[in-house]
Amino acid sequence: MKYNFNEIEAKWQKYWAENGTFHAENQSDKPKYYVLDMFPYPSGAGLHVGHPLGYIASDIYARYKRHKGFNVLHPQGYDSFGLPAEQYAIQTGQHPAITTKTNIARYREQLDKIGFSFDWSREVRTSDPAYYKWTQWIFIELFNSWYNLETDKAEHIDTLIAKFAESGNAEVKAICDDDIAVFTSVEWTQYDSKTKQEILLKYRLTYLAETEVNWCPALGTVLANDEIVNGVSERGGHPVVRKKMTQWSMRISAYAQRLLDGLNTIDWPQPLKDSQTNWIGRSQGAMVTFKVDGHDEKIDVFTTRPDTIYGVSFMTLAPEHDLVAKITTADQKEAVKTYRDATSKRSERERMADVKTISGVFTGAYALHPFTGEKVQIWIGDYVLASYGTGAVMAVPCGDQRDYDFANHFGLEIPNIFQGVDISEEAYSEKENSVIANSDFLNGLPYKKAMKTVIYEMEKRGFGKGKINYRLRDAVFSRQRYWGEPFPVYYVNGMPQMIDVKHLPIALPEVEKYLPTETGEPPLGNAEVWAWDTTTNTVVSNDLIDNKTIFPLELNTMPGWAGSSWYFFRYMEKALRSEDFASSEALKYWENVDLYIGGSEHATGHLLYSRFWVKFLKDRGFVGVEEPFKKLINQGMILGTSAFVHRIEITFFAHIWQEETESIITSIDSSFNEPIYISKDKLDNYNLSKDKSILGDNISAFIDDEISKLSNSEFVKDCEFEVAFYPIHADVSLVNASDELDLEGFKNWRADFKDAEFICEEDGTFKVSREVEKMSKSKYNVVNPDEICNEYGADSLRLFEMFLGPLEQAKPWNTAGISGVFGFLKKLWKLYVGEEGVSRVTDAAPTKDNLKTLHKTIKKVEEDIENFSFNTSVSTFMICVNELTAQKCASKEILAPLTILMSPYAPHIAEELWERLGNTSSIATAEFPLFDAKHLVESSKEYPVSFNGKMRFKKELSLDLSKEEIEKIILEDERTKAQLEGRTPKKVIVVPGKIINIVG
RNA sequence: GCUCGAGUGGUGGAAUUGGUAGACACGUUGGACUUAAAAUCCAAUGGCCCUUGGGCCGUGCGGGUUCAAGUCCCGCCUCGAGUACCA
Repeated sequence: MKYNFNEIEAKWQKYWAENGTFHAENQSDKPKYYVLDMFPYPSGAGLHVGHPLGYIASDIYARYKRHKGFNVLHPQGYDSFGLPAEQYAIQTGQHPAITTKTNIARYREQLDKIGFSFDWSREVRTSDPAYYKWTQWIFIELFNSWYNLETDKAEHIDTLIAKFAESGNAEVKAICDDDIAVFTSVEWTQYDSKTKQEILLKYRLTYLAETEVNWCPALGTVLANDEIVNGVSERGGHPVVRKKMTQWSMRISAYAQRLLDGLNTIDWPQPLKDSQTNWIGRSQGAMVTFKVDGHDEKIDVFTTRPDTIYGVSFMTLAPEHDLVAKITTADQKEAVKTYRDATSKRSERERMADVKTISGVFTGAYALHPFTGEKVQIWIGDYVLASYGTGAVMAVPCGDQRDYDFANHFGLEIPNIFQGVDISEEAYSEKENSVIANSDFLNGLPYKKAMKTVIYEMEKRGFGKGKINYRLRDAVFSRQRYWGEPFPVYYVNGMPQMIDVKHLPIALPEVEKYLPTETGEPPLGNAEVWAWDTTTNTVVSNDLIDNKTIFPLELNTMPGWAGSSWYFFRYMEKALRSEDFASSEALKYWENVDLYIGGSEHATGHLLYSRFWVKFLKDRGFVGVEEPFKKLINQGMILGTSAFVHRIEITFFAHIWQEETESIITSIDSSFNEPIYISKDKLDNYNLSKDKSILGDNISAFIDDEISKLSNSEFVKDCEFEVAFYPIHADVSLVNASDELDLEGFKNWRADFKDAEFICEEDGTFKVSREVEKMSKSKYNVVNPDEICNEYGADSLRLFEMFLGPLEQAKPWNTAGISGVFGFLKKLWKLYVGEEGVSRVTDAAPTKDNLKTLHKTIKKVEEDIENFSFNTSVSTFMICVNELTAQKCASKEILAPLTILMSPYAPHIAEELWERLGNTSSIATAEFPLFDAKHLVESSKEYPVSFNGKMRFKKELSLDLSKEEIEKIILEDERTKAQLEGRTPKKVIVVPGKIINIVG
């Protein structure tokens, strides 16, 4: 009987769904294990073969853990708010909720076909109001929290208010805005409500502030730093400019140190930890205050090298720095204004692209050196970033290359404060080996001592102190989009008010258009029913706004990372979801994710924000864990193999007689009446020989024709042509395994190919060239898993994706090898089921060889799964089945455990064979076979015998022999004598059980 | 520029603490079965030399340590990923 995968797979998928085989229980005697995939955004393109790679790996692990006696939670859901659905809505008017629902249905269908052991009863969708109710709730809790540095955690805002009422804010140690005036308890109680709210906003963990944001005009929204790649938007590649807007921000900077420290407690790939470390960017140094000569103003600078303070010869402010306008002298005003205007027009991208050009302007003002009292010039320059530190630097040209270049460019002084170092060519930025000179009390001190001394001295004299600075900025949390979580916020007198938790969720309103309003408000500005009635606690029509009891609601929505920062907790609860984001019992039982699998592209986005929110939730007592994901694995990207057709363009050049002897060359575009495409091998041939006859009769006749037409002119001396080739993406579904293009399909694909001229190979085929690229709709190289499932089955797909190579490695998709794993499954089937469909399996006692093969396999597969080396266990299975087939094994004692071993990888066939072995319940929780080393014990070993390290022959010897006995036997062997050709060996190395090496 | 990671047959990739390089597949070639195809099965398959036997070379390059190096050390080259005026 044939291995009928279609029937088997449908049967077991139905069985699992009907029996709830993979539903996890929140109470169990078994130990818990939580396996999670990064949930997908349900895009319109459907699932491609890259998605399942990680899902298959985590599914294998989840199934394995069930066999090992764990209570496994393995859920799945959708990150269903996002830009593409909204862009589609803008183009078509289709409500994003509808698009999203359709896409999710398609994803689900595709996922079900692959046979994942997901517990779908716990599914989440971030765009579901029942879900985002709790996202809104977390937002409110963040608003109601501040970060207390004394307890080093977030606390309810009430504890802060109590402190204010008792003793004002002078003694409060908090992470907050840095422009807060000191007030007493008496002043606090006398403030009006609005002032109090304004002050509290500066302490809240989410706050409204005027911030300079990354505005993307093309997308009509603000982007977070991690959503910008090389100065353009990650999605769509649109330019990004800086703009001041009032935005919600998240005070993630409060957690910078804990986010850094936590990295030591989790098992994540080093590169991922490194990029978070980098992103947080901790640097230790000092904050130093410089007075401005003739002003009351002061300039604060952050420096990592306070020890070089005597090397300061000027200061540089960012062009945007607030002080610039105040301190610029009259005669420099014009120059400064011009420079500031010019920089503000330059986009961030331009400023980044052009790091070589040194530019800046003197403000005319001077700062006073805090130690020497000397006057130093204050400059502005765009190498100083407004967004880092204080937006100002003390320039030490001898110790910093940028300051050095700047000083050189503008002819500023470069005093040397390093002992025995030549700075005539470049700055000396080495820290560890530096010794300070020309620096008064710091003279002769090495780096570390100088640092300590100078900070001590600054603190004593009151113009500086030791400080740790982080690159990590507070995260902008507002988006000017429709398709995201609405904020549970309304405005009274311009001050934000939280809607009471019991009225959540605040559902997204309906809008006519998904674009910003004519007045530039976000899309929610189009909503007609979007006001909050504080008497009925409902959303009501905007017409009713009276700012007495009915107020306007917030128009921004939350960013994509809001919903994904806590979803892993939501899966823990399925019964009591409406009452809590997850019950405390569920949270206590499941704790956090034991194994998380997903792409490394989320390193500084999702994976950082999730850690932030979890720490916050822990501080406030809502969850019990400090980190969301204990172990994390990045699966490598599956790349697409794009196909290219090459379009030809022919250009003619005429050498023209001009003024008797002089000739110039003019190019003349002359195009063939239809576009021309050339097959790949033809193109290669042409590039080699430059022979136009390769282009075919039509084209070469056209070229000859054109040349003769041009040459007929009396001005033309002679004529040449040049052929250029432009690659164009062709849909990979139109190309077969031999790189041949389906010409008819291609012509019908797009109108401009319809009547094109195609230069084919001699055999009439048209070949494309191939290149490995990221899999993307726009590159027409997306491959869906459905086709493979239909043709070979889900088990083959699962095995094949694992067989491609190590999980973490990026690899191009190439189906060439799929017949190998398919053949293997057929062979496995044949081991159990005979021609007529009758079981081959018997109760015969297994042979020694049978047992050896089985236990070797158990050992290897178990090790492989524990090491996430899934590709090697597929090979192990192949070897096992090859051996058992050769041994003609039919023993149930061997074949039953083998189905369990196979079950994590190829669950459908395993279930089917398991049933055929007479079992009546699912294989899912069958106990994993126990490895017994006794079956692998050998009495002899085929020793490789090497001469000077080169293996020459093998000899079977008993393992009981001693080193000396082995040496004796081997030296007497005929082949040894032949190798030695009469020489006496200098040395004989015998490693029992391993190798014999003869030197000489 | 800096920080990681990786270079092994025609291809994807194996190789435990240094111990038989190329497992397992794909592809290719030859053969069996078949009217034929598919499916299946068998054999060969790193390169070069050679009559069998066998010999020489071989894990990006150049050195080194060792009885023995894909694996360890030093110096390069190439590719990939991340990051970048961070004071």
